[in-house]
Amino acid sequence: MPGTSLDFPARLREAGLRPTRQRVALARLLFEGGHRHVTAESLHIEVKSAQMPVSLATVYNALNQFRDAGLLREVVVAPGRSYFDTNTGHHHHFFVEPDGALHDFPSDKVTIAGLPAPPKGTRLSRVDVIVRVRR
Amino acid sequence: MPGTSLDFPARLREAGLRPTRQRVALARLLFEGGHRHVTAESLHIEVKSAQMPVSLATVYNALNQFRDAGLLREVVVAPGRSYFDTNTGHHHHFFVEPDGALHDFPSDKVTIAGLPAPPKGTRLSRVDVIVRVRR
DNA sequence: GCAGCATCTTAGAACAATTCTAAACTCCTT
DNA sequence: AAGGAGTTTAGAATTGTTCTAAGATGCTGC
Ligand SMILES: [Mn+2]
Ligand SMILES: [Mn+2]
Ligand SMILES: [Zn+2]
Ligand SMILES: [Zn+2]
Repeated sequence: MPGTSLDFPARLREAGLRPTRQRVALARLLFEGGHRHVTAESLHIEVKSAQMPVSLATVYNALNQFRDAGLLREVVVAPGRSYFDTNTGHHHHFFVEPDGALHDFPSDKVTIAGLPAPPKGTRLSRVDVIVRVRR
Repeated sequence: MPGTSLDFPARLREAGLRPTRQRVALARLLFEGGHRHVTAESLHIEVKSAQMPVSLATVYNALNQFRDAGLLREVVVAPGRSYFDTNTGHHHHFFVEPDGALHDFPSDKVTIAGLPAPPKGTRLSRVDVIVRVRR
């Protein structure tokens, strides 16, 4: 299982990022449990309430760098709020409208047939399915 | 064809909105041609360069009211930017990544099979499919 | 081990998108 | 026409995010 080790300094180095104290702390919070969906704000609160305080700017920097390195993926579901997803595999999302909660579901049971060809001069990059639900 | 009349004051009244000069001007720009995807900013520029200047706050108010009244739908594709869509029927979107262009495609040829049941205590609200493409 | 240097973190300012405030105005009813 | 609720507006405020530039820190080569 590549990319699943708990040696966070090593994983960061492999991603081309220096394993600083702050990045290691954030990586631990993000990757040592199951998959998660976080916002910069929620992760900042979380890391503050742990031993290691990290500035909000660093949380934003790290999330953007982790995403650029392929360790995270960004999910856009609501205006004015970015979610970062530790599950980088193929999957889709339930979005619970009032509270803003995101739930994964695997894409391998979902069949999307009949998609039209991409517009002239463009290549397919990703298909996002967001199932919006309400209470 | 209901909702397709060019009598904008009447359509606004039917939606429970007073047909003010500003709202009528915006409705004209939005609904008298084919379907459109606008941002508040783009619509504001457009209405300014026409005869009738409308403040940006009013553009935001009108877009939100039109959406709440079901005349528009809001599409979230990119962080920090809301698109408003005059096509309120069932359809999905191509999103061209670098330039931010949105293209409709009808949902009636697309089959989505195998969607899991909504999480406990929630009802399905809408399924959004965003096909991200790049040049 | 330590110097040297690039990289990184940080507080705070800046920015971009959107909403709020409250005073002036306008549509509608009478 | 007058009255009043609803609307518009400029500008301030708020929110989410990025930038700046000064100090701190991790790495490499000695
Ligand atoms: Mn970003
Ligand atoms: Mn809104
Ligand atoms: Zn996910
Ligand atoms: Zn559309």
